[in-house]
Amino acid sequence: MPPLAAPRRERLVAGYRALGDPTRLEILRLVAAQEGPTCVCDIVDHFELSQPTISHHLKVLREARLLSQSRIGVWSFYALDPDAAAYLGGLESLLDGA
Amino acid sequence: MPPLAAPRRERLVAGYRALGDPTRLEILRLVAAQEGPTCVCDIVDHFELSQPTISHHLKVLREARLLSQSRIGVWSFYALDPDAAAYLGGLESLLDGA
DNA sequence: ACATCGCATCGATATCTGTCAATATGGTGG
DNA sequence: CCACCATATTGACAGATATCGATGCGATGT
Repeated sequence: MPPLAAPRRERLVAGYRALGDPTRLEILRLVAAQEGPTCVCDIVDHFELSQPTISHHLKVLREARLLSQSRIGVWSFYALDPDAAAYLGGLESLLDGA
Repeated sequence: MPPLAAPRRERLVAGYRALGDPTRLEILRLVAAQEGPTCVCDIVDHFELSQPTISHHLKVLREARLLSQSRIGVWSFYALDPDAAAYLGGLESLLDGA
């Protein structure tokens, strides 16, 4: 059983680490539940946390490649990265040695 | 879109947080690759880390219910919790609103 | 009984993380 | 241009985490 290659291991660890926070898990569910990209202002409104804190969590999710960002004018929008769920969701196969 | 119920959210967060560490991810893969339960001594041998550090990581994985523990005499064995992979692996359905 | 072995726990420490207030950045409207 | 608005970044700080050495504690062998 060879150890995981470094790039794959790092992406997995970053992804799971990003999911391992209740606020970020809810942000992800909120974004995933929308039809299209979600405005940051709407995300901020859904939590009791300050705007900088939400911005920090969005950065973590972005850098873990769970969310992608786009901008229109002053507004910033986030959407679920389409590969992310499949990449992290395949836990069974990962543990079965792939 | 109602927020996740607290018990489920906490279990998910604990599980993903436990996976979000390179050492623990490799421990999990190592244990999952064995036919039966894995002795702690074998796990310790696979890493450059001290025995207390491995013991700490095993405790985290145990408390996240990713690993289960059993004992035979002096030895302690760990095995993959059968539900764990399915519970955490269903990311797509979680984000699709279940 | 005693020494030893396997593992868990404790105590200490350096680093990381979540949070907020303050500030910066950059687009918009008067 | 200037005030304003939506986000992002910075700085600070309390609390969590990873790590190790030392210690504790059953079980085993002599």
